[in-house]
Amino acid sequence: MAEERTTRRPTVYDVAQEAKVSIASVSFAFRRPDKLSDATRERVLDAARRLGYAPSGAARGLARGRTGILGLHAFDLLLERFDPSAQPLSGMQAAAFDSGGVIPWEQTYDDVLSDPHAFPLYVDEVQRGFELECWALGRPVMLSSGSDTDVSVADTVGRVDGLAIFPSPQTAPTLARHSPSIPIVLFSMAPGGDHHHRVRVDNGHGMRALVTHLLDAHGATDLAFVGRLEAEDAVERRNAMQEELRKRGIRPRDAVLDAAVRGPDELIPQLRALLDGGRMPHAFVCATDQNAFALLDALRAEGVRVPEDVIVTGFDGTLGSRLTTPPLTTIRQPMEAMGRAAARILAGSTQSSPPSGIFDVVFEPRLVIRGSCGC
Amino acid sequence: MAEERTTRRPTVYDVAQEAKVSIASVSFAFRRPDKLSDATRERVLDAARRLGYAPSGAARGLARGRTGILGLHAFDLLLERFDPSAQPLSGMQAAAFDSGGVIPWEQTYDDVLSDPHAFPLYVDEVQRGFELECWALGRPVMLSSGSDTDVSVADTVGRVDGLAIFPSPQTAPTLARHSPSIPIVLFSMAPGGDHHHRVRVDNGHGMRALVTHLLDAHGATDLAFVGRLEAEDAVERRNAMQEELRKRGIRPRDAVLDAAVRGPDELIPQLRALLDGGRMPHAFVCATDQNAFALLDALRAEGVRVPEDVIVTGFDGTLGSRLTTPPLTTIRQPMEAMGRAAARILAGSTQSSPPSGIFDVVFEPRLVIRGSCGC
DNA sequence: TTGTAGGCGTTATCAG
DNA sequence: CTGATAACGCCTACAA
Repeated sequence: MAEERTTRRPTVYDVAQEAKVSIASVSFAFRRPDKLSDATRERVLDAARRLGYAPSGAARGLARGRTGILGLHAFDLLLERFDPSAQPLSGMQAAAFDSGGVIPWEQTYDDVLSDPHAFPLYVDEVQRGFELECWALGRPVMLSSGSDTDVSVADTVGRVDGLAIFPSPQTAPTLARHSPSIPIVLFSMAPGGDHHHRVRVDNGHGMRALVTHLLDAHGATDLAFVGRLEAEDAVERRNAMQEELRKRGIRPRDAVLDAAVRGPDELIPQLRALLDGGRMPHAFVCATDQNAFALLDALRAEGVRVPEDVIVTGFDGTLGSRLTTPPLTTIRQPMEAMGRAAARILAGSTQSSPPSGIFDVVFEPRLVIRGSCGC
Repeated sequence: MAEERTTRRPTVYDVAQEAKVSIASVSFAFRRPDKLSDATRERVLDAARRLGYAPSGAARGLARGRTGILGLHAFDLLLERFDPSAQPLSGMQAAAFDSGGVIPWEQTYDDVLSDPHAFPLYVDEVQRGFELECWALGRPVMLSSGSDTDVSVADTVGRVDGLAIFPSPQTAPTLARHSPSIPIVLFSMAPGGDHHHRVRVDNGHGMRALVTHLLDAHGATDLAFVGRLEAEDAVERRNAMQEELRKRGIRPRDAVLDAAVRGPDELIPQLRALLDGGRMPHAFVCATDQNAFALLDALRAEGVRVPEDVIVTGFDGTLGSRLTTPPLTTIRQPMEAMGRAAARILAGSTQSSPPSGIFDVVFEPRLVIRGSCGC
């Protein structure tokens, strides 16, 4: 075993010594190849290869004043969609993990976790767009998560040249402090008084198209909104729905079915109340596809048929919305394009940073008609 | 407009001045809260908040000797699955991107890009497991990509404490140089003479289960393998297939249908040759789900019915394999668990770094029987 | 409990 | 074209 776990990484000094040049030449060999004679450059690169030298990103970042990395931050909030009890590896590590044996299928909990209604979701598709664009731009991406406390956010801010965020409602003020030092993009936030960039969809546009379809094609006038009105998006969508109904001379319901993202449990009692009171609407208009998934489960549990007894619609157009029975009529956001747009904005404002104003990129969503509305 | 794009980020010095303490106290306020009086700590934290201070990850990384980040690297190879001509934003930026208008749906090319056969793929599900585990561990993730040239890899190595990789065949030697300085995990690579960690599945196990099913339940003895034998995985799977057939006294075909990941085009001529020669097998056993997707398309184009005329099977068990018509009989890898395992290994070897030997974690895959085999 | 000073590995600015 | 040398921002003994 000629192995020696050096642990210590080789540095420019090691390479310089090995190649018998100064450390400046080593640096040049990588960053300014043209400012070096072919001979020395080759000698340096060769020495570097021999030693397994990898330039320290930290040191470079320090010296240059920027890391070159673009960040995407998700708040714990968004992670709640995962069942915390499903920790596939917590029990596993004790087992064959160390011993070199084969880990049996049962210990992977794979059956439990593979669920198209849990992945890929809205955020996943946006994230993918962000990654693809960063790859195209040749920039590494840093994914981080944490609470929206100052320290957690600051920690992320300190590592990247620009940051895209799925914001929680309380987030904006915390972020505002960092806005002068690095560019920040907020996904799906209505315009505000801050100086952040924004990438979002025209919720009103999408909702109007949906309501119009429900009214004109299905004669559905009594629409019930399903969602949690904490998120700005949900509020915008609901308001647009009400507004369009009023414009058609219809007085909208005030009540909203409150639904978090977790499952059908919280919806069932609310559903029963409607059923018992003979107050079932013509259609349930959900704030998100996930809300619709939960609602479909709840309706099935209560023996209500979709779309025969009631219409259900979603919002987002995630992959999962194609896989429900019946497939979901929904409003699709161009998620990948949104992620790409965010990456573009950040990469642009960072490069030589022409402040060039604040971006507010608004995409047009699209009504996708499937079976759940009766079409 | 009281705005001032300082551009310069506040540092410990700024905070120290603002709070009227030394820079050490500022550092302590964040890293060693206990070594400071409550009063000063509050004062410092307050000043930091006021200034929008974010500790520089680069500086900290330099001082500490490690960045705290775990990396996941994908080679360009893997990106080829995306159609390079589909650059949704390349044309878009000129348009409403800057002007503040709404970007029309057509310009997002969303219809073209939303394809469950392109996302999420095998790598995407593994990546997700990696991310989830890193989040659970409170560690940021760095995603990078690039060719397998020394410089590209070194660049990534220099930014992380540990690196997980989907390796291309030529990769191992390049990586070997860095193995002494940081822990490296290879996905889906057969054991080799290097010192990398490995996370993989038991390909033989899976393939034996599949061949057994095809023989016993469907009497299919003439199996044709479909895939590209460049990837180690594909070779292992094919060998296992041949071996199992021989064990049953059946002489396997030598010929392999060569298939890259792109589409049905390259398969159609090979298919025609079989059809014309009357050499159609009982079943096509594909090296990956993606190969199977392409093959299904090719068969459809040629008017061959599945499973009536011929059986088709996949390997991986991606989400897309549920969505084909007919749904694909395939062998599922516990992808999320594999990603999590890699993260665990890296986080573990980095912390206080007990070298503790090299991990070779092997998962058991599972035969998933669906319609494409005639069941 | 708080302040001082040296070092982490690069980059960049100068001389030579 | 090459070689010293001073930042870069933070961490951490060590001193006060």
